[in-house]
Amino acid sequence: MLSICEAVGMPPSTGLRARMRAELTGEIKDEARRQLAAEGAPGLSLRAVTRSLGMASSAIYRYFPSRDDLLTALIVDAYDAIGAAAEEADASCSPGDYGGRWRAVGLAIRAWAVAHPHEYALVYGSPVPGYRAPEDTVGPASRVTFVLARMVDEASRDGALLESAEGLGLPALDVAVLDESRRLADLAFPHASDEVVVRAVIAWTQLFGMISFELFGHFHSVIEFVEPVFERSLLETGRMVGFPPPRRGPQEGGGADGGAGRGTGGGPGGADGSDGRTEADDERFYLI
Amino acid sequence: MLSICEAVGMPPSTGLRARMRAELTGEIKDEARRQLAAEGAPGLSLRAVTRSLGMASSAIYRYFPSRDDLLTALIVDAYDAIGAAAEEADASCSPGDYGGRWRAVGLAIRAWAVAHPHEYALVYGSPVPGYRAPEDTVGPASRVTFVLARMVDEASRDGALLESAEGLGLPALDVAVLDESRRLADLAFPHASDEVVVRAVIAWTQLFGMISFELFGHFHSVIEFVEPVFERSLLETGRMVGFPPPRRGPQEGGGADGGAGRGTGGGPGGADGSDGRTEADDERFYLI
DNA sequence: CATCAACAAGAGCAGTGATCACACAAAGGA
DNA sequence: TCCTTTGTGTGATCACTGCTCTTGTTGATG
Repeated sequence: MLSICEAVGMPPSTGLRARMRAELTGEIKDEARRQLAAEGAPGLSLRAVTRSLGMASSAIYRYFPSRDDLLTALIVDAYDAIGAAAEEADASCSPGDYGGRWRAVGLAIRAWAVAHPHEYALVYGSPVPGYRAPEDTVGPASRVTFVLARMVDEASRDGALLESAEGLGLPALDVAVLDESRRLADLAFPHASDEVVVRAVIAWTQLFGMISFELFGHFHSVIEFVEPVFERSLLETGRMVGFPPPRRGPQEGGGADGGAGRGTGGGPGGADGSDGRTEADDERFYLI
Repeated sequence: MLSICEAVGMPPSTGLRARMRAELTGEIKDEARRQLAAEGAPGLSLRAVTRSLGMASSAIYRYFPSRDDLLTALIVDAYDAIGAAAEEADASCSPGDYGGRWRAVGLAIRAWAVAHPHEYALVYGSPVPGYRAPEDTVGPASRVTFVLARMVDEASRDGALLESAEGLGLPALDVAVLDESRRLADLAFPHASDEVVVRAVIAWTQLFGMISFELFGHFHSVIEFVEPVFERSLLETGRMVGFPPPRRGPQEGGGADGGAGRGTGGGPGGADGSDGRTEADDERFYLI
């Protein structure tokens, strides 16, 4: 019964038919992404997508067996885009400038999130119940994480981390925490100490926690212009991890949008330092 | 046309009819909460709720004008429950033990979130597009936030904050950051310094960022037992804010579930220190 | 008692995800 | 070249959703 190119395994890829298929698949994803940006994930309708593409409603199931599969594809793309933005920002820095790299990558991730709020929400917001994340997502998902982890590990390896606050009144790590940090060290931090691994996790969760709070509206009537506060928090968490402060240089924005595929989200208010979000964005993707 | 008790303003409240109304409203919310816990927010169906309650599908609109209104009610309840859990945990501590209070409140918030993952996601996950948060939510929403802010401010007022890491290589606050921290200080931190306000925001976002990462599956294959790491992060962020370390005492759990209404989410694995989440929970509310 | 508002019920509308049988065209071996 | 296989587009159809409208009933209040 099921075949569809050996169950979505794609045929030899060459051939007129395969080209059409790849193209249409891309068009479907593009249109879906457009609707995602306009209405959010719950408002993404397969029928609306096919309607926009001028095809029968049942035709889309030849390309995506279910709505969840379409969402999965969008999730994978979003993860990849965030990862690419982070990697590009990291690469644009002097490798030894760990503080600058942390700052640049953090700013790039936030810039991408602000430019693509619904895709960010799709990935870092509440998971869709009943939808079990397939293995396809874990690879792209770890891309950003790995950029951050590598940064910490390289700094550890080079002895560039300031062991500033260590032993400043805090007790030694609990044995249960040690278990986790050891396992994590084997996974991505071969050179970092246990304390540094734990602090990296803290900085990591703070980074995304702050972005989520901003995009999900929890700063409503708390913080008006998030960017400067966000940048300050990068400084503070960077120091907590032990990074030396960013070197002064021609940074300013640290890779900005990252340029991962789609643009910065529209001209108005783009890089004037205000916030990146337009009024219209606020109108639709708002605050809880 | 529209009346429904002066547009859901409720009548004199007494009277047999009003009692029935209040009771049915509660039953609807309970059943909705049950479905929310089982299927998540997108799976919450008004028709299914009425079906479970043995009433006509159209009857529910007498109580909640739309699906969004039902969700709003659940959101308000969730905010209140989190706020109550945090307040209770805070109250159970010695007022001068700021480190202990920070720890207890953080643990209580996480315990509530782990026990009610879907309600947490409803409130701290991606907002529902097209749904504009009504003013009803901002009051309950600020309840938890205020518990945390008050803690920081009282510690500042009492001079209990260790100015440990201040000036440790970080430049002075940017003027844009100062604007925000000043506005925030007027709002909730009358006694705290600008640096402390900013660090409180960082600790706040880290707290919820870590909980969200845990519940939304971003620790999958990264951290197995989150609780000890979470507790360590409370220690670390507490020190960043300047809290003195928690006093040793009969704490252990720091208010635990908070007891805000519904129970801890089921017996198995409740308080054995493992994690609080059952296998069944993981099966349905999972990882992205 | 009479009146009016709140209520419950059912039919119905437009929309959704998903499945099916059917017709057609490309691909590839005989 | 024919002919089979396979992927593709179509329309009908199902079960379901949120929501509205109309109809009839019942409680509260003058």
